[in-house]
Amino acid sequence: MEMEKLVSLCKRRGFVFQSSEIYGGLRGFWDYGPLGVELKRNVKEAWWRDMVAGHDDIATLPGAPTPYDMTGLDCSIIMHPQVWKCSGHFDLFHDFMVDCRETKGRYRYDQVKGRWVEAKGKTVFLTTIADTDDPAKVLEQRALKFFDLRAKQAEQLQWKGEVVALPTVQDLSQVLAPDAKEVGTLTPPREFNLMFKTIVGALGSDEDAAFLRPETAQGIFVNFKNVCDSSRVKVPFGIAQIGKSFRNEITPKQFTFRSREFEQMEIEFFCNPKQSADWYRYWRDRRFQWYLDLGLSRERLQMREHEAAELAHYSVGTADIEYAFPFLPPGEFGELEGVAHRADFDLRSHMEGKLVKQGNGLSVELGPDGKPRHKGSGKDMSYFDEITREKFIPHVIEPSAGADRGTLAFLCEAYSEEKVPDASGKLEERTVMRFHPRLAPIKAAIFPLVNKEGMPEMASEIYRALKKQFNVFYDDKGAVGRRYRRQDEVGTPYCITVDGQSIQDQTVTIRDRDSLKQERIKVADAVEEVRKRITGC
RNA sequence: GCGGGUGUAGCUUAAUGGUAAAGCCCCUGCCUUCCAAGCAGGAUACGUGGGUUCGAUUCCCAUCACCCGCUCCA
Repeated sequence: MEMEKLVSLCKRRGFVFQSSEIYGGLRGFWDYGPLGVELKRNVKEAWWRDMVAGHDDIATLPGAPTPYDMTGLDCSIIMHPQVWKCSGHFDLFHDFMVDCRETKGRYRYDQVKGRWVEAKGKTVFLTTIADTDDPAKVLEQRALKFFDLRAKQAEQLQWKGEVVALPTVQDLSQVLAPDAKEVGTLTPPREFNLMFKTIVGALGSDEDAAFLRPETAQGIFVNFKNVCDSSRVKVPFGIAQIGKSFRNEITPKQFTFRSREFEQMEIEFFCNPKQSADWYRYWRDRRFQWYLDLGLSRERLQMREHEAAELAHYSVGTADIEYAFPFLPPGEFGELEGVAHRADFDLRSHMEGKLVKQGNGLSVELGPDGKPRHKGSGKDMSYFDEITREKFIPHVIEPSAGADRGTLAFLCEAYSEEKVPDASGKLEERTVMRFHPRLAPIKAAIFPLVNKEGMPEMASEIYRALKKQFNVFYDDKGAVGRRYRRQDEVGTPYCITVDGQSIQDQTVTIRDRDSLKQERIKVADAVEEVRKRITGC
């Protein structure tokens, strides 16, 4: 399938538009049109229904160690700035970068180190980003090459001072960039803010800076105690949240896949550390199956366990659920959802302050003054299990899904073109969106076969009856074949047609989008029939 | 951020330094008894901003957006 065709259909039929299109668009931002909003709502509602509202907290679900509770939350997008300092986002999302005009390389400003050296009457600051114990050695090699000296002429190099970080250098014009051949190719350092900065308050200055959240998860962690204290949930339990998040992606691209404003569906699942590995496996498998159940094909979906080296510093295990999007090269997959075992990192961070890895464990990162670099809330986030009489900081399993990415995957999966015979038996091209009935923006369309002899009256009555429960569409324009095709193109799974016989015996035909088969059903059964077909029971 | 490509109607495409064309879609009417039928009529476009020119959709510059590759991606 060519992505272009899907993008075109999305625009033509009102699934996805470019943001601010009349002003030329805005990179990394997208709007959902009349049908897109229904599709995305259905994705989110399916998730909420399956994970939260419809969760059976009495039974032990297949693969789950024990029964568990699920509850929800809806946090503010802007939170206390300290949240992001303790979570680690503040430090990790703020990078000063320098670009090299010669090599087009881009470097973290603070990771470039170097040393002043003079030879042959020239003084330059040689740099490297090599992460070695002996940067002086690496720099000597560069110096010899730069000044065109042999190894035995090394004494001609007059080093000035020790190896220091690039930010100590005021004037970059005498700096030799890490991979460059000539000096002065580095741009001034530029700040890359991966978090969206904003100002709180009408008179706000920089001191009132706050951030649009880069993930919804932190809102759940900081409310952990509130939920425990107010809802009678017992560990193990999960808190779910759906909401917008914002990241200043350096390169937004690939339709809605990499957007700067996007919506997440996240669960933070809190459990006893002794059972966390089992819960991790449970959530990983459960979330994978969810995508399959809603129609993603097994061939295009994969679970990818992260290698130990790839794991974030706090993570004990992470698996990505990935989809083979058609805009990716063959064999490549894009992340739909990450399921991470985060241990007690998040709750501890908000208790004690920003954590860093130390040996095999985590400890509070200290500033130059020996105090915590980012101080935590000091609130006790530990949990007392009244049955086992254990006190512990719960471990967290985090299934974090992208609502827009999921929606995009369902759009890609649904798109298909096929040949079907027309009235005269000739094969005609048909574009059909094969959405799972739960996700289809329109559940059924109702047509009078022709616009007379009581058919429109009867059809509109059926339409009204269905409309009370489902998003349905009435169409009496043009030939019925055209109306069927129009519905195929937006993925409506069922079309109900009132014909001449309907007036005689109070029956209508119901046509299946995928098989094109028609069945005759009683008008009185229409609502129930549609309900059965959509819910599958 | 760099390099290359592309921007004409809702979509797909044409032509042009001097009135911008077509097909599909859409709307109105007629006709229509099951898979994009027909007839008649209608609406809608040169991404944005400068410059050159008597005149620019066309040439030049900038900008924005999209696509491809590189870079980046907690």
